[in-house]
Amino acid sequence: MSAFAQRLLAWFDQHGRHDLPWQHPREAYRVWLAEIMLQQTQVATVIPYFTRFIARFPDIHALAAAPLDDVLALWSGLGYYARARNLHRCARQIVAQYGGTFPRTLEALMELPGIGRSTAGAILAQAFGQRTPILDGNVRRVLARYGAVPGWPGTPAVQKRLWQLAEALLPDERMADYTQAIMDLGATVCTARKPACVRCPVAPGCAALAQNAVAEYPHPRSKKKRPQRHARLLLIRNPQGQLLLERRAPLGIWGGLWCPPLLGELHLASGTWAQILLDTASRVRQLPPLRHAFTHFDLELRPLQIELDAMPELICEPGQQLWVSLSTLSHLGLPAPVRRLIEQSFSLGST
DNA sequence: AAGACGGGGTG
DNA sequence: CACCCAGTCTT
Repeated sequence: MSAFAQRLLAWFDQHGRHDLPWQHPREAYRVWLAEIMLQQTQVATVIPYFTRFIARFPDIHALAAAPLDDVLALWSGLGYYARARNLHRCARQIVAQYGGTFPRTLEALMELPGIGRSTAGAILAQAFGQRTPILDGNVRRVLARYGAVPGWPGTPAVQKRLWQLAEALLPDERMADYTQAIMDLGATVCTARKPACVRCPVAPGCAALAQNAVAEYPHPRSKKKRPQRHARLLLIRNPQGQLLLERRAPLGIWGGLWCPPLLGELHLASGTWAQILLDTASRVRQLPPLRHAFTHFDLELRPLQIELDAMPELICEPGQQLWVSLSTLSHLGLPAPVRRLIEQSFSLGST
C-alpha cells in the first residue's frame, strides 16, 4: 500500500468527517444521490437538500415513481437542473433495467444518465468497497500538488495523468474510508487558497511542497470575460391576483423549470403573444432590475409588473402555462433568483 | 478540445 | 469583485 494511502487513512481516523448524512447508512442510493448533489455544489449547501430528498424519496423506487415536477421542485435552488432530470431518468432506468439494484461495474454505472467516471468510482468505492479511484475538484487539487502535475486539469492530457496518479495511490483496503478521506483532505487541509501544509498528513511526499510551489498547482484555467445579456421578465397578474408562469423548454438555461414569460434573450415560446399582451396592457409598472451571474454570461432581468383587467386567452399547449397564487409559489420549481425577485416584488403589498 | 450548464461561499 | 466548488454531457 502506498505511503500516501497509509498516512491519509491514519489522518482520517482522527480528523476526517464521520458524521455526514450520506455516511449513515452508507448505501448505494444515498451515496449516489449525495454525489450528484455534490457536483459543483458545496457540502454545507447540499446537506439540507439531501435530508429533504431522503425524507421525501426514501429509496430509489419512491424516486422513480415520482413525477419529474416533484423532483425539480425539491431541487429548486441547487442549480444545474440537468442533474435533477438525469437523476430522475437514472432512477427509472435502474428500476426498469436492474430491478432497483445498482450495477456494480464501472462500465454499467457510466452508461446511466448523469453518472460519469468520478461519480461511478465514488459509488463503487463508498457503497461497495471496490478499488476504484475518483477525481473530483478536491482530489484534482490534492493530486496536482502531491505529484506536481503541470498544466490546467481541464485538458485531457492533464486529466489522464491525474487519473493515473489517483489509481497508483489507492490503498489495498478500506476503500470507502479512503475515498472520503481524500475528499476531506482537499476540503479541509489542501484547500484552494491558504492550504494548511503544516497539518497535512501527506506533506512528506508532496512534490509541490518540496519545490516550495504549492500555490502553483493546479494551474488555473485561462480567464475570459463573460458577455452581458439582458431580458424582460413579465410579471403578469390576472384579476384574481394570480401570476402567470410557463414551463421552460427541457434543455438549456433553467430547463424544465417554471418561470414568468421572458422577452428578448432566454425567451419562451409565448414571446410573440406576451409582446402583444404587453403592448395592449394598461397598468404596467417597471420594477428594479436584477443582475444574475452564470458561469458563462451575466444576465440582467428587467421586470415589468402587468395587472390585467380581464383574463386573456392563453396560447400555449395545455399544461405548459399556469396561473398561480403567490402563496403556492413555493411548491413549484422556479429558478432561485426569479423566485426571490417575485417574493420581493409582491411582499410589501405593492399591488 | 471547448463550451454549456446555477448557485452559493469566500477572501 | 474574482475565484472556487464531491462533474457530466454535447458538439
